[in-house]
Amino acid sequence: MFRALVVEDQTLMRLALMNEVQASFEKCVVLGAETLTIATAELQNNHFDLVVIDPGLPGFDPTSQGDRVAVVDKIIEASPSAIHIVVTGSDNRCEADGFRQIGAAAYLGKTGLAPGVFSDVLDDISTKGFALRLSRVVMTKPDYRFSVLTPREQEAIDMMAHRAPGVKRKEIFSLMADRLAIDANSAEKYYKQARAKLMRQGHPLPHGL
Amino acid sequence: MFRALVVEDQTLMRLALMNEVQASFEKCVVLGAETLTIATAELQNNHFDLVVIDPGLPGFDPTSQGDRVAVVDKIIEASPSAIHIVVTGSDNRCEADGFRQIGAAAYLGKTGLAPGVFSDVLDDISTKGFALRLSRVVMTKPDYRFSVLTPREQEAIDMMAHRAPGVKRKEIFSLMADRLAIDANSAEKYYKQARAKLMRQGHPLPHGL
DNA sequence: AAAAAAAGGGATGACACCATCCCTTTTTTG
DNA sequence: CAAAAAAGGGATGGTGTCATCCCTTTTTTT
Repeated sequence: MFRALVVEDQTLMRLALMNEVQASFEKCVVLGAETLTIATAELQNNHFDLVVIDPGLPGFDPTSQGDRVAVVDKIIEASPSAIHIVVTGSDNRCEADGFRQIGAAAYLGKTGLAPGVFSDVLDDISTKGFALRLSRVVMTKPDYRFSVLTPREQEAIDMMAHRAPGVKRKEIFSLMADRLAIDANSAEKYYKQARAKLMRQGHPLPHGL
Repeated sequence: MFRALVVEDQTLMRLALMNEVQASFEKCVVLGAETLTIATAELQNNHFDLVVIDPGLPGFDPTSQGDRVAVVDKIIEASPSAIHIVVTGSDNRCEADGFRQIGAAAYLGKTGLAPGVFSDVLDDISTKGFALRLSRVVMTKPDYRFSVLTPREQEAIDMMAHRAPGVKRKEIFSLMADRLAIDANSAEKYYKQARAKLMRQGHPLPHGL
């Protein structure tokens, strides 16, 4: 059984990261720790295959480079056989190099760290040995979330709203079909159903229909 | 239709906050903006009932108090009729007072901001006019997440694992029943089913069974 | 010893979502 | 104009979770 540990003080972010880990492994157990104290206690008693670390933990100065390195270093030494991924809001290439030298397998900025990226990072680690994803702004339009839509329908609207100009809807349906491992016709159906729901309720549709 | 906007650059956090907003309102539309540029564009063209803001946005100095206030102030002025909630990782009481003076209805620290807290905050706002939740460490044990469990089963394990010493299981079942608006017998069933699943797969159970 | 709590399971219907295949009409594009 | 794309809908079976009610046996309290 694959075992992972996520060390992050911000609850919503910790849960989101735990979700990402779960989405990347068929069957697994993921533990979440809010503090370094809890994390080290777990690392002493159990084995882990993967540890995700945000160095900005309570009790440490987030602006002190020494504190940040100390946190990561302590965790790496307590779980030498695990893969270690550093996730931070205030990322920079210099710090990435530092963490790489002490044994981290990946360094990720929180901005732009979207659902699904985590799996790609794990692929990069197993092929190239190290993964680097610095924060970068990617959105040009807002994301829409409608409570009346099912996840599939929401996904369909999402992808269509982010369609590049000139791209045909058919192409989006194919892309969606690939990503969700379903038929393109089904993808088209979800989009149409979602659109119909929104129209029926008089919603101002996101630009691009 | 209730309309909300979440302004936060960290994607996973933005999605989590959008989820929280959705969970607090039966039917609603929630928009997510990664940058102040996107946010202001939306605020100009549409009406919003609720705006959630993280002042630490790309293009601004997160350590500069002036920048942080400028971001929030610009958004509040662009949507004077909306409720404004400030969410930040680096929270302190002083900044909370400052944001309150310029019109924010709530100030929340990200640490300790767990699923469900958002609803409580909204209640506080409508009754007391202002809500303050500074970051604080609350966990003493790690959270466990098992991919084999359904959400209900996971919830049951979660609550039972965090049972205070001396508290009877029956009491936890009642509490769970209240929180999920189900029968206590059903809550008990979920727990037993979850426990059985984990045992069957030879999982080391979280302390407290 | 009696009573309560806990452990362990079986069976059930309701319901939402997933995924598919089918159909017609209108609009846009080549 | 002809062909492709898009819009709009109806019907279908499968599946997983939710929520409930029922049962027995073992352990712990009182």
